Amino acid sequence: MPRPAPRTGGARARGAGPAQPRELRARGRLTRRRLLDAGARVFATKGYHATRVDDIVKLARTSHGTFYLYFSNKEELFHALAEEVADAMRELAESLGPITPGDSGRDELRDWIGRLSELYDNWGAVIRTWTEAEIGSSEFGRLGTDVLTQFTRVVTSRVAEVAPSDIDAGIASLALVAMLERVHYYSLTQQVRVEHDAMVDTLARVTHAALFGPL
Amino acid sequence: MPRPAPRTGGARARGAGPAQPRELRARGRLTRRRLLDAGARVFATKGYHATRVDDIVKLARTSHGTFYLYFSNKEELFHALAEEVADAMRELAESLGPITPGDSGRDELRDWIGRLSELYDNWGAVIRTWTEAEIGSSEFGRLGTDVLTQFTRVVTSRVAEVAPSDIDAGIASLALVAMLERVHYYSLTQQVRVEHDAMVDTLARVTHAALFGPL
Amino acid sequence: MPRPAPRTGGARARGAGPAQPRELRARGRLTRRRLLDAGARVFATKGYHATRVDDIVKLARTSHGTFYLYFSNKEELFHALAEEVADAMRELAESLGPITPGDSGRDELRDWIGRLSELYDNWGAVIRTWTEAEIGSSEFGRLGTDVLTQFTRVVTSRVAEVAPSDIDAGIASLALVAMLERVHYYSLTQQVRVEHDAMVDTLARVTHAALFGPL
Amino acid sequence: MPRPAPRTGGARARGAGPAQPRELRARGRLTRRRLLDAGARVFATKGYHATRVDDIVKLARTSHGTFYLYFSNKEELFHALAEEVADAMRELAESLGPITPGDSGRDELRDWIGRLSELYDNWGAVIRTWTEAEIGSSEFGRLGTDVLTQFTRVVTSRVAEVAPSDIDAGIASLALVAMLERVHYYSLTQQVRVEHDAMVDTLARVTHAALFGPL
DNA sequence: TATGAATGAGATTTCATTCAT
DNA sequence: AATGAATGAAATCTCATTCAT
Repeated sequence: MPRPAPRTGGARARGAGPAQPRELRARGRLTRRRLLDAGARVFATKGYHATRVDDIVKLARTSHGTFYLYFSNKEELFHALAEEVADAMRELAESLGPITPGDSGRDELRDWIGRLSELYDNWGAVIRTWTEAEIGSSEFGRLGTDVLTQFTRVVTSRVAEVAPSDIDAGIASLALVAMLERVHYYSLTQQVRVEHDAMVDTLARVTHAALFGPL
Repeated sequence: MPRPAPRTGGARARGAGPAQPRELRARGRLTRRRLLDAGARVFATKGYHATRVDDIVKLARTSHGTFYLYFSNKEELFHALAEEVADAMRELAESLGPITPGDSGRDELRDWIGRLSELYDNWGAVIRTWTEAEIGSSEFGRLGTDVLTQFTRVVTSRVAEVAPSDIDAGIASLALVAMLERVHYYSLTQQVRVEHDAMVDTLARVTHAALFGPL
Repeated sequence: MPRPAPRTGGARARGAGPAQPRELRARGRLTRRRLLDAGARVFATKGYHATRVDDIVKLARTSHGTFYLYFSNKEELFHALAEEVADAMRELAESLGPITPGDSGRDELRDWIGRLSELYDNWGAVIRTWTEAEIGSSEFGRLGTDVLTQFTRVVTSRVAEVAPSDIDAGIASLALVAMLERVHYYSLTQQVRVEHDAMVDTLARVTHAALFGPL
Repeated sequence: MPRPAPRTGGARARGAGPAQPRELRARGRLTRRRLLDAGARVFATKGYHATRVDDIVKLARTSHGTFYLYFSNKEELFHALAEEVADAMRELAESLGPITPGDSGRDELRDWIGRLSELYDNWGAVIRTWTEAEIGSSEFGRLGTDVLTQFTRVVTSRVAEVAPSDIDAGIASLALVAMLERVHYYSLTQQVRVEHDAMVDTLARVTHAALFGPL
């Protein structure tokens, strides 16, 4: 049956030959894209660890040899996917405006959370894998932490403007971000079944209430 | 001294043999416990996938053969650990009393969150693995979901008693549980560094505020 | 799945400690017998190679330790069973009287083949295993060959008395013995379904006809 | 040069992967053939159970990995060999013409038995293994029984044309086939030493005599 | 005399990665 | 730019046999 076999810390892949960002012609770019998309789908279905390079190349209708022309290993392909998501997340973070009391403030918050939801809808496969992955190189931890930090930093600055003084804005923001992230994750993995709009709405209400009290 | 041993094809059922909860004598129970503890430690250090049965038996100062006398594979050992945690979590969930407004209500909430924190301190290794694991059999998903559901149900009943009527108590409770879980996870994996008491205090304040508004 | 692992010729079991024909008390004899019977049944069911010592001791309701008190390994237990059968076979061989033409001769032949059939009925399990076994030590081959040789020798002497001179009595006898053995084996393993009495009768007729022509 | 490789749990179906009759290029076909031939030789030398995949790949001068590219396990390789033999046997069976009394009939019978002998000479290794094998999946039993049945059916139809009416042609044919098979097996495994031509001749005489009486 | 527990060699199998074409 | 074939390290798991009680 299974037969794990990591590469624990120590001996890392040789960063061997291929996959240096060569200049790609149109055909090459297409193949690379096919591999990325196939990867995303397989990761989503079977999870990172259970995914075999073979699964990816089969879905992408190409060969092992070709895979290693574009990525030096499975981890690198995943990394490429993760970077795409990280960019989208950073962008979303930046788009959070000031949070204000009252209905309109809550509505703006709901909009933002709605956009966060969309992002999960689009990239859920990768996010899920990322969150679960337990991937060898600690670079992933770093990437994840980076995004989390950046995300929290923006939220903190907004929260600090309005939060009651007895609350630690940094921790509180972290808590709110954690909440948003985790609920979406639960929803994504169908560990709970919640109606989408009600979820977004409730998240906005709870978050808003935590800062200004129930309306 | 022991000695190799012939072997002989024949169709054997998979996973046959070990792991049927045989009756164990004192010595056997001890060995089993040693394996469980060793497993918990290795999982915590290297993560589930990177953990080799070899690592576990070495730490438990026993042999491969012995391992398979007690568990039919790594997954089953992990499952045994997870059940122990699940029990502790269910117990904790049940211990949540009514949530009341005002300082005393918030203090009680803080106590409960404090106990949740302790549970994470004690079982963090397993919880972390559990959350990250991406383990084959879907039983894990189910176990996790069960605990989550039970946890949320208790919280929901408490929240429903006091939450403003415009909030969906079920989703809101899920959100709060998600927040508590994830912040502890971040803290556990050191993706963020927060002072422990401040964390518990802030979580209590945010949660309380979400229900009754800032004091 | 399977995981054969012979002990090809070379490294033979150490003929280790136990199993020297110690003097046995009543209780010991009983245990030994239980193991032999259990062995016969398991061999019959799963075949020699697929049989685990564990299967035998479980059926005999005793323990591994006990097994090795009486037999130094699985092969030795089988050998003990095989000897019992070999004795019965030798005895049967001796009981073959002169073969005569005519109805009465054929009837006597049928009686003898009937006794051979009975022997297969009683010991089929062991015989089957023996025939199939492919067991490590060549002693088995020898035992089998011995019995075969002895069997054929008796038959040859009877055949030589009556066979037409243009036939090699030795080979012809071997052929007849082979026929008797193999048909019973097919019947035992249910590779063919034949009515028992018809089988014995036909075998007698064919054998008799081969010597004297059809009546 | 190749290089180890991570591994990663995940629930994989058993026996998945190889052995689906992929389309093979010339090189692949050659390798597969090399494995089959090596298998036949090792089986013949050590017997099925004592044969290690390692023995086969060494003889075929290839690697474990390659083996599993072509066969999902030892049993499947053997099965492929057995099918080849089964085909040859079926063909031989079909080639049996009517059996006639008199010298010429006996000569034709001898020719046919001679061809059977040749078949044993060429495929003895596999046949021997097959007969002895005691292999897990009952498919082998079935394959063996199929061939036996087909073989016997053809012989039966020939025997029925000429056999005395008091003999059950079906059983008699089975007996004759059993005789032919077993004598060759004894000879093959050198449990008896008989001169080849004398053996074929005697078998033809005995068989012919059983039907028409000694000449 | 009996037994539960322990051992560990060694067999099978997987799959990331490389190579020759 | 693409690919089928090959590699082999490393992991899992089995089970005959021994040991301590």
